Amino acid sequence: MQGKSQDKAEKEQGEIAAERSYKGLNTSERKALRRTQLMKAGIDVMGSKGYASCSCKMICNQAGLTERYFYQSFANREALLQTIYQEHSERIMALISEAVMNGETDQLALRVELGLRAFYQDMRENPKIARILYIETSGVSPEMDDLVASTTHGFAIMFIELLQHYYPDKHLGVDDAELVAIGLVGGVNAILVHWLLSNFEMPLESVLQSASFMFKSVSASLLERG
Amino acid sequence: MQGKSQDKAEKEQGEIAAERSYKGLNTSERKALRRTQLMKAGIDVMGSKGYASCSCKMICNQAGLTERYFYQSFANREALLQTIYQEHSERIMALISEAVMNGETDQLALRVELGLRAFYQDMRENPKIARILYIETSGVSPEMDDLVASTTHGFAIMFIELLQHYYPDKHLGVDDAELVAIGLVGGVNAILVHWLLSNFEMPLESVLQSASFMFKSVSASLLERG
DNA sequence: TTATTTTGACATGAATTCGTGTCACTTTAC
DNA sequence: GTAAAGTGACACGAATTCATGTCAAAATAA
Repeated sequence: MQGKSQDKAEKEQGEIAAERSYKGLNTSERKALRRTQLMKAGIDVMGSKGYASCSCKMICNQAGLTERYFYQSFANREALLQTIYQEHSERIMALISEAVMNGETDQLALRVELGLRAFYQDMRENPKIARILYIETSGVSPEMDDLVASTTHGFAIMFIELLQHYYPDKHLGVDDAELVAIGLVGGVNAILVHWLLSNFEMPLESVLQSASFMFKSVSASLLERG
Repeated sequence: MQGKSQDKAEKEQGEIAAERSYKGLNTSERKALRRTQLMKAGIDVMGSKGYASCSCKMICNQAGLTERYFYQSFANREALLQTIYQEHSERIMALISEAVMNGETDQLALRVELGLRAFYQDMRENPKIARILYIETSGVSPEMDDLVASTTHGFAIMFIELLQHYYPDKHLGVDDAELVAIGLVGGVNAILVHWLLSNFEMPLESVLQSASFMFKSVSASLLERG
């Protein structure tokens, strides 16, 4: 009895965790797997029912796990939303970045179009993620609002840097180009939301044409007088 | 006893409502007054705590009324949000429309700027309304999403009609000008949200310059080849 | 096999929200 | 003054959610 509770205490202090495999996976692998399952289930549920009207329980059921494991991986429902938001925002940014970089063209406009195409294509393939990122995330909490704002800002910066990379000598024809870029990113998102809520009724090419049109016009004006 | 319950039954069937004044107001005036108080309180509470984390009770307390009266005027919390959204969207649209109409200039760009100025000024004066319209309303419910989408669409149409009014002969240089306009409106909103979340740190003129820059660039391109 | 860890199903309790209902009090009409 | 209508404070139950806890069964190491 003495020895038993001593063992327990040691384990709780946890210098050396009792790495024991279960169904072929060790502790950290299992934990990571469950986390992945929860993320996937979170996207499924939040992306269809909506964040506001889903509970941890629903997500756990979808994941085939219990609430105990939910709170082992995430502090609460909002933490899961944040994680999903961050992970996929970064993924999308990388996606766009890659598409822009790999474009074999000198024209800025064509590169922008490649980036936008990559974006809209991915969003059509992953409508639940699109909904979470661009509809469900607004008005959740001040922290979430800040995260969304800084992410939007990140995309805006990306565009500005692209401009400056291609036209390093031009100085942009407006006081606050960053604010204009934030507007552009907001415009791209608004078009996406419209497309999404109409169940992707219009062809990708129409959406793409409109969004790149906006970008091209503004870019041209930005560089005009530089 | 018999007579009493018969009277009651008559009143419940309610052919002739017992219009009795109270504190100098008749039934419908009182009801309207309470509705107004609830709207005001709704804007106060939803615009500061946020829609997601406020209850009917909070709104009633703020209004100095009881829940009984809340449900007399609104089916539920969301109905109040919808009413506020609709009323102020219409007010803002009228505001912009008037500013554009009253502009004493031939230049489209200047008229657009007048409209945007009226918009951003009003939003700075009413930050709680701004927050409700452009942050809190997203992801509440499918109905609300549709309302937001159709309102955004309405603003886009307004812009297109303005263009066509000033340049009736030009045909716009893009297949789906409406979609571009939706993007522009989204851009204006995104700039507002950025401004709002930074507590209106930047001067109005900066915000205005960026937003009108976007409009001017795109309008010019739209009309270019027409 | 046996002891222990890990798991899943379920219980729990505090908290909150919704929408309705009760009841004493105030204001009005007569 | 009196009876009726209107009001506000509060209670109420049903429902839900969150986050944690319990416990027997399954899987594993020895």
